[in-house]
Amino acid sequence: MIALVDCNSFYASCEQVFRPDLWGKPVVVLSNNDGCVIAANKEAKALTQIPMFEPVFKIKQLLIDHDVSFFSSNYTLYGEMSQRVMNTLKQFSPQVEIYSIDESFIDLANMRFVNLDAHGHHIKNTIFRNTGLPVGVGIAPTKVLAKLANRMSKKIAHYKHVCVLDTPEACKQALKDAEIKDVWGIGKKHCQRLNNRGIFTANQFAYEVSLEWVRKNMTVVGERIWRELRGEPCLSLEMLPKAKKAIGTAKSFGNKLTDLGLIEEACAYYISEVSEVLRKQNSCAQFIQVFLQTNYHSDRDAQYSNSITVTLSTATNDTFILTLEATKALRTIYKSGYRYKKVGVNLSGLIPQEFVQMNIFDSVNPQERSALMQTVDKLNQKYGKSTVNSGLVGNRQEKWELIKKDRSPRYTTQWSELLAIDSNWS
DNA sequence: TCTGGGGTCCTAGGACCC
DNA sequence: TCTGGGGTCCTAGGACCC
Repeated sequence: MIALVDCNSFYASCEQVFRPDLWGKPVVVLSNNDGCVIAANKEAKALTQIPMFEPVFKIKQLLIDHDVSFFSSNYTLYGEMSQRVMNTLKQFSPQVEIYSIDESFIDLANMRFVNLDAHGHHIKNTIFRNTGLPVGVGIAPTKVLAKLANRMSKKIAHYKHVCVLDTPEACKQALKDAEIKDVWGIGKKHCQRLNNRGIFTANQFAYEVSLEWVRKNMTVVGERIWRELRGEPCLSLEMLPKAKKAIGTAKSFGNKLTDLGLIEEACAYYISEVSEVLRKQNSCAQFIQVFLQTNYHSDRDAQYSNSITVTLSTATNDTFILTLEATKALRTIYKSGYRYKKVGVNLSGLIPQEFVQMNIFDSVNPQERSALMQTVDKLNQKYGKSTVNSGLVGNRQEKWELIKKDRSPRYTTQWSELLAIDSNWS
């Protein structure tokens, strides 16, 4: 059996943990740039029927009318809270797959004589005691069924956030009750295609659609879902996080930009961020992609977007080399006269640092540069992000940085911020 | 005026090799 | 007139996830 443990409205719950005054009240968390709603707790969902990903400007009044508290996203806080949850989970099984920031699969094999329902409640209660975060637990023979069980644990009140599907009958009933769109791995497109064929429930999908059709129309990915719904495990637990194959970042500017200089500074900053991640996994990148775009939602602005990929003569994770290359690339695609909304960088062709093929024409000493980067990383870790950075990043961040007007303090990592808000602690 | 960001996996088709 | 067979690698595009 496999358990899926998933935090309820994770980002909103993280905000509430440190704000007892908001317990039981509606809370939503906004995306980067405060653009749209990305998390809402159950009180907020119930009160306002806020659809997720709704642009904030469309529902601002609704939020105010219902006295909904809203927060800019605070990923430093959510990342730290996530670690606390995952550490607690590791007490329950050595086999934990951290699937995302707020959910994990855990292996419950060899627990034949344990009451799984009681065990699920024990997990749920321990996490709440240790972190203050509410979770749902779904237990079933396959990952796809565990996902379904988890969903039911939250939706159907009498489960009290723990749902176990441990008999063929229980699985069958769950499939009959589940809409096809609620199955993990079935997105909008496949859902529409299945609906068109008269398939509306998970049970119909698993028992009325032929494997041939699934294979032909939904590839092997669909086949795995189909089999897993029938109780045949196809997806194993991935305990070791895989090295990333690409690392990128792209964020909207706080305000639209026309000036190449400012865009270059934002681009240089993003490069410093992604190359730090690259060094953390001891990889080097062979390719850099840079892209630039205007606001495609606007029908007033002239539209332009472009991207370019450059191949490096030697794979590297050196911030300074990557920044120079990215800047050069950016200059080739930039065209004046447009109001740009976003610049992005993507490092790919990632290879382990020790496999890098040196280039006979390279002028930098790789050992010296690697030592330099290690020092930069250490300084930034000790004294805060971007304490030391390339001069190309400049010092005009407020001109392009994204907007996070309503970010909560970094309660768990920044003591100074915590002290500053002691008024919340009555 | 204001609309997120970071990923993965799979397939088909083209280019190329011997 | 008749024009093979077995591969690999790369890319773009589609679909999905949180």
